Amino acid sequence: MVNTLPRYFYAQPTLTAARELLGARLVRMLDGQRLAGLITETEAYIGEEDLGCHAKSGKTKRNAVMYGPPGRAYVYFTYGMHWCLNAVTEQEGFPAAVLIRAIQPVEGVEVIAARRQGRDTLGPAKLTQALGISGAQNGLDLCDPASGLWIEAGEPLLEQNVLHGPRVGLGNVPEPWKSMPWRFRVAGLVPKPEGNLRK
DNA sequence: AGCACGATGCTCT
DNA sequence: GAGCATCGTGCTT
Repeated sequence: MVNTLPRYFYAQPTLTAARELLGARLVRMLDGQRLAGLITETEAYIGEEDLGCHAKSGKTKRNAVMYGPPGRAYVYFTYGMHWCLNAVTEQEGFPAAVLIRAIQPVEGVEVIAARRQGRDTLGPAKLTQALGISGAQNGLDLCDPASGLWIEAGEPLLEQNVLHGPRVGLGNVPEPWKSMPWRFRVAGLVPKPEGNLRK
């Protein structure tokens, strides 16, 4: 029995979904085995107005999934070699998503370690590599376990254990979008520098 | 511990 | 043709 987060979870405002996804369990069925990690870092990308969002120039072939119904996986290719996983949010027709930036492995830990050659899973392209997620998963329904990729609710996090700060990697994005505090991270769960994140 | 850099190819202008 | 929601290595401090 699989208990995926329901469609209405993803239909929430993106900032709420990004915050609430911290501590949730990202599950991937790979070669018949269940791999999973607790989500420890997310970022929100919200609409065409957000100049840090892939939808800033309107709907294209690449970002089309962001315009679709909430609860789907938006997986994009970048830097010539990396895949990044997002969960589509808000209402159909409004392009928004939560980027999953880091996980802490909790199931299939040995498989994950092998896939990562012993390296960490703290990074958007690292977790996709760890869980075998690529363009083949773009558009999959995260609310349907048959997709082999879904998210389950986790233990609620105390607000004092949530850090927030500016999004990462938006070097040429103009203000105020570049500095919007739309990055969320779990404090004290994974040892990693906290950068300019704050309470 | 931190910074600089190269890898590598798709997307949109 | 430029830029990219990154990563790993190698060199410096």
